[in-house]
Amino acid sequence: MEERRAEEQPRRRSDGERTHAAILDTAMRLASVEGLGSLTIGRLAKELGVSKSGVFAHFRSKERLQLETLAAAGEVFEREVLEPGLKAAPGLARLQALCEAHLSYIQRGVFPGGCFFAQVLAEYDAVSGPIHDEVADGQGGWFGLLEQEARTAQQAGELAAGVDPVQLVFELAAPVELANYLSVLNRDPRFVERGRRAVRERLAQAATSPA
Amino acid sequence: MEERRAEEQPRRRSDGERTHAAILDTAMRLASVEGLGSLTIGRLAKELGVSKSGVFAHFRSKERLQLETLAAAGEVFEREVLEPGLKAAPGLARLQALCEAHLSYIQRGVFPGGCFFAQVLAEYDAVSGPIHDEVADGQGGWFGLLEQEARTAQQAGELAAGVDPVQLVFELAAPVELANYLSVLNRDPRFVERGRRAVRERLAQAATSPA
DNA sequence: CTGGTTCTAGCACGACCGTGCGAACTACGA
DNA sequence: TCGTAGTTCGCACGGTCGTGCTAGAACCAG
Repeated sequence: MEERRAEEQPRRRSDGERTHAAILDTAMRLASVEGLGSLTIGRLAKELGVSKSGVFAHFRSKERLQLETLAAAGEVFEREVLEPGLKAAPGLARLQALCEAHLSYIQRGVFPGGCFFAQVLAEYDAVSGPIHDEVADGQGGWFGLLEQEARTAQQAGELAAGVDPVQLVFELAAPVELANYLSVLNRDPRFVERGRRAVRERLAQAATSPA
Repeated sequence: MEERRAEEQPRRRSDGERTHAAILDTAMRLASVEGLGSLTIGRLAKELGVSKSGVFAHFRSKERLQLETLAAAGEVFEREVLEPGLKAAPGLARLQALCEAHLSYIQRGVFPGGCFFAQVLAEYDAVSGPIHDEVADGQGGWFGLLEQEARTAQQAGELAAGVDPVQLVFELAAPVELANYLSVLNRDPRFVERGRRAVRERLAQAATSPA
């Protein structure tokens, strides 16, 4: 069972690995719309045109399927939000770029049900268990990253000294979150634009030398 | 079957009506935690110590149970948020009071899973059907009310002329929404306080003569 | 006491759930 | 060529789901 592969190269993927990835891909799409709790092995099997056992064998329990789906969505978030956002220079520019990357990822419809984590967060915020904990960790990490950039910006004199970085991040994340929910609910991307405007103005207000 | 009651007075409730209300009460609590889709007739029956048929007979379909639960939660929202908020004078005071009533209702834990509508909104934002439509209506009505107060405030000169009422409401509702999700996720009421602070500062900034 | 309405329980149904097991098929190293 | 490991399938299980039907209990009007 332990990893006995010496070579981590782009190595040819076996059939099993390709199927595994395909299952997770479908699972992410489904869960972003209907929730991680509504994920069903039979449903996934039908969607993929394979047998229920064929799906089940890859995870050996429903909970593992859910956890792996969550992890796979985390990788998408890293690729679609973190990676582009982190290209900006540390400090204010990066803080803004991360918010914009988040908004763009919502607007592009990377997941058909909007931000995967917003969906799962709302679903599991009041339900304790490993999924709740994983989501809380991810959320904490994301906010922590933003806060760190805010502090960097403040130390660089890009943000006014009186600004509380934690509160600022809260106030930046709030319109992004709401933009996600409302744009999906009303199938109207203009809500993303409202979120973008709110972020821009909040940052301008917190910045020194408000242009 | 048609309503043949002449007297709509506080009339003594029959056993059936009391049971009906008790079911909806439990359903609201359950759904605020686990979601409206996870509501289960058998689960409700167990929770209430009655038979499955005893629950089912009151609604005759699961969808009606869900819709009635949603309506019952709407009444709670009216009683716990709208009613106290509307006591304030129209305009800026009422806008602020409505936000504060919303925050207070979250903080008091009126529903064990946080704001019922935040939960159901996230659950059904991407799923079309009558529940989605009902939730979208309710959300639109709530924002509409806030926007109306914002316009009243602006006409009364309480808000700066340059403020866009729709955008302002978006920026007020966002921290409230995020406060709900994060306070439940982290079981930490300090997030409600962050939301309160965000609302207060945003209103102060939009108001004329910023004290 | 009687008869009707209202409410709840019991039971059965088909469907789908998560999970386990063994058989078939595939691919590849010896 | 054979054997072994990896992958998928068919099938079965106990359980819960939503939904009907029927019988009885509780209540109330006459």
